[in-house]
Amino acid sequence: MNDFYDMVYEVTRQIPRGRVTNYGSIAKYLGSPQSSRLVGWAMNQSHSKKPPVPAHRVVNRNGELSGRMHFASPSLMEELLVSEGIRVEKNTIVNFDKVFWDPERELKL
DNA sequence: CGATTGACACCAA
DNA sequence: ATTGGTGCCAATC
Repeated sequence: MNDFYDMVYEVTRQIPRGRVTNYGSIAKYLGSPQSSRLVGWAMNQSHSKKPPVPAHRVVNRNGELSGRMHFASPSLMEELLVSEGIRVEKNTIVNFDKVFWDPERELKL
């Protein structure tokens, strides 16, 4: 049923540790490249999902931790990312292109 | 049911 | 390079 949402959660869960992705890529991977906002909405509900979704591994296309304020603590997202080996500077992921994980390329469906 | 918002992305000025 | 406006889909008010 919740194809889109479920897929979003699934893809997000598949993100390897130390990697991140952006909403646009996920949306595109789902077949709706313009529905990047839906991914954000899905993430918004992610906290209510059974399997915890590592939403902290999902950032905007700019690599900014745009949704850090939606976490338990605003700094939690950064903490998690840093804890996974990702360098975060000013709420922005450093080496974003290096830690970037593209579902289209990695999952390949 | 209509209007607004939202963890975004892209194009134009 | 920065700022502003538009498009998309679903949910909430």
